[in-house]
Amino acid sequence: MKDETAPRLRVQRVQAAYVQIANQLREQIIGGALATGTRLPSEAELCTLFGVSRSTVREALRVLASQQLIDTTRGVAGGSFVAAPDAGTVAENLGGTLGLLVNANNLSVDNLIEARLMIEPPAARLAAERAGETGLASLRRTMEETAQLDPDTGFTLHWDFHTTLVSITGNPLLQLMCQPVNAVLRSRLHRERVAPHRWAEIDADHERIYDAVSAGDGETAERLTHEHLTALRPLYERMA
Amino acid sequence: MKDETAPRLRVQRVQAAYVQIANQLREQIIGGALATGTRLPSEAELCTLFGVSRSTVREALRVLASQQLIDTTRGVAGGSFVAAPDAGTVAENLGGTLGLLVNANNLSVDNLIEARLMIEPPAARLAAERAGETGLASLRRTMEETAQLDPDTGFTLHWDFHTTLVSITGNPLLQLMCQPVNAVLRSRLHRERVAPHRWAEIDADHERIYDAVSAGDGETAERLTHEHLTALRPLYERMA
DNA sequence: ATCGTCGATATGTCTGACATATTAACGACG
DNA sequence: CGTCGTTAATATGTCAGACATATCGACGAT
Repeated sequence: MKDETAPRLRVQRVQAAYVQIANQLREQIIGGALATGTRLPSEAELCTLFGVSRSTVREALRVLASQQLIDTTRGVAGGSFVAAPDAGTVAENLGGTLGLLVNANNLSVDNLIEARLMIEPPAARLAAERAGETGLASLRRTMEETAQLDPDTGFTLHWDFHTTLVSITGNPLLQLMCQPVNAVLRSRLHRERVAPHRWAEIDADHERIYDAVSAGDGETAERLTHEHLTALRPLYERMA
Repeated sequence: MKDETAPRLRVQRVQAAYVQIANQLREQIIGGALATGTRLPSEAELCTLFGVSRSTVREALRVLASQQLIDTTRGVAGGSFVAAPDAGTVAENLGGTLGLLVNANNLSVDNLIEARLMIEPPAARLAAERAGETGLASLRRTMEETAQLDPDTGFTLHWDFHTTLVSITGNPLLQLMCQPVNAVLRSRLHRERVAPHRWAEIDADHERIYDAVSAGDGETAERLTHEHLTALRPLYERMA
């Protein structure tokens, strides 16, 4: 019997006050009206500004804080400050959310792999074209560390190669996209099921990619990365 | 002079109660202990469960709600329900965050354009290979609507073409990546500065891309999309 | 059987108070 | 004169209780 009530028009339902306040403040922040680091008015001031109680203001602030838009500290010099988000924390958050999407079956591991296969190879090409001394050094370091450590500890370090490779592009957005995807995939890979000799192959692949990058050969770096990821694909696919 | 205060050790600072509560509940939700759709205890019950006041519980709930982990409704049948996060809302949030990163100069418009240029063309190829009747229809619709409306209203619709194109790939993750990037770019494009004849060119480009997609010609779709985005590039680059 | 009303229950908001963290200013002491 | 505790001011964090309001099931009148 919702046919009577639901379908007609969308009534202009009044939103909760804290939602409206959060939206207004967010608009100011995102729109650039408030530079990063700027201090918002104190909770008491916001109360009088918006004409609401402190509870309402605080709930609005919690919303913004959990979206990384503000940082709140206590004390006399405290308050809510427009956050200076860095790509790293954003990437972490995004990773958690992606994991949730996968859990809810709104996103499949295949989707992740496909996107990875689409982005990382071109990123490797860019990295090869732009790699400087320091970038190459840190990339080499990830391989050396991986080689030294035992497979168990070195496990998570294998991903550092990919993360570092993408960071060499100098484009934080690419990092922002690759890192969460890799984080989810890493958590979805049961390492016990990976035969030991696989790790040697992976290391060899990394080595060849590194060579291409350090030689500035973008074409080869892209191709090798694509092959590498394709070879890795079967390690994930059996999962739901 | 932070050398004195900062570097020593990370003290085990007691977190605010609402943060702890939010974390515990989040763990339950993400860990799968609470299936999507499940109803959390009422605020009053959570108060007694955690031994805190309602304000504290509510602030924790606001945190979770703004992370799309729960949906809250009023009334006798209301409460907080574990949400089924969808890629769309995640993309919206991400768009806001990206805008902030750009404001903070941790991300440049060039970075956005580069990533877009890297992802959308291959996505167009995928779309061409996978497009079905309904997908093609909705893609055609975005073009028709754009043509009918005056430039002002049609302004935002131009982006719908790209959004729809990516959605045809059937990979929500690609949508999740492209949509926020396009949202930020859209807000950073001053339409007054775009000469009117540009819109005609853009429409023509879209038309050709559509033809390639509907013909299932992924190769051409990818190339045309790349050219299209490259042609668009100058419209953004003059901005800080 | 249908429609309107009422009541139960949940979230939304307000008020006012106290707790606590943080820092700046001050003053005592070496 | 500089250094180190102490204090006071101010901001957020938490609590308690109350009332407002949305929502829906159930009851009752028509």
